[in-house]
Amino acid sequence: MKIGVLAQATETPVETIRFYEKEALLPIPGRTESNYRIYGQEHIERLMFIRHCRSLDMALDEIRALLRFKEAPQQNCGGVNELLEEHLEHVAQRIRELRALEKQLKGLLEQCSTAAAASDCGILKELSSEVPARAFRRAATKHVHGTH
Amino acid sequence: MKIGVLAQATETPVETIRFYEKEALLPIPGRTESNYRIYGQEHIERLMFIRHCRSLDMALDEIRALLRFKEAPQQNCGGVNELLEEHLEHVAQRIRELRALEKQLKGLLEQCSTAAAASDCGILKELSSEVPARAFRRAATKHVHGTH
DNA sequence: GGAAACCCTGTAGCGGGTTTAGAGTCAAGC
DNA sequence: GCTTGACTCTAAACCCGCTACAGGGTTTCC
Repeated sequence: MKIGVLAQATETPVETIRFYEKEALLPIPGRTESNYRIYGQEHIERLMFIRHCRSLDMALDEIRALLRFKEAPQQNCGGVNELLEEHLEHVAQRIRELRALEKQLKGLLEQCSTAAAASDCGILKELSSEVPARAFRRAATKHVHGTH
Repeated sequence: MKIGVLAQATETPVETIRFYEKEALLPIPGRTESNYRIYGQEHIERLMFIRHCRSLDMALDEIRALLRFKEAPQQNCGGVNELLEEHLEHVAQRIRELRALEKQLKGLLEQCSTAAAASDCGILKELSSEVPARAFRRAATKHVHGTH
């Protein structure tokens, strides 16, 4: 099957498939005489696995690690469990951070109950004041992204 | 004051200050004869404002908008309110997404109650199965980042 | 045989910085 | 006066996980 078919079968953009190949997440496929990539069933399965992991917001490095576990079937799967637990903790951590953020933003919005002149705006005043102590601790939280 | 002093006063890396200048978030400072940047109190305040906004996970574009509001003090501050409410909704949306993720990851982890051989690992099996329908809808969520 | 749809490679861009390389400046101690 | 070390400068590359081009070649359908 050609790349477009694989793309449809896995709901993955063609460019992303080529990107995964470059990242060594997908094995190098065969080629036709005219240099088109040719895939088989095993590529579908592998790509599905990757996309499933990505849908769970795992980093490509984490997926690489899982793929290694998959390819060493004689090994104990405790590492899989561990990796997933770590990832879960990252997600949980980010949720905690965002909830704290949400609270702060709600507090800020209360400063602006009435639409006054900007020179008197409670929000702008509050934002100009000192940065709260808890700020920037996120820098210490590896591997977990922002809101945007 | 020189850039290192400003950096300490605002707990901001020196490189970040230069980056903000390039992004036109900070006004172009004066220079000494030997070409060192020289800052004043107004720079501290401006940078504090920016860092406070960043600690609330606002995008640089959002901060630029807020700075414009600040600089037009005669104007109504309704826009400030609106911007903040939008940002709050982004945060709330991301929390919802991460909570759904958390649930899925917990479900996966239950597949691996016992550390069996990787060839029998329930987690790997589950991840190899079809990608759930809700996956990748995140692509539609603008302006809200991943977990890593 | 011509147009549309597919495929190829390689490169640049996004955000919000961080890191590195290579050079200049300044103050203190000997 | 000279070295050492801390500070500063610029410019460019790197991070992640794609996405979007540009500029070609191939295949398929009518």
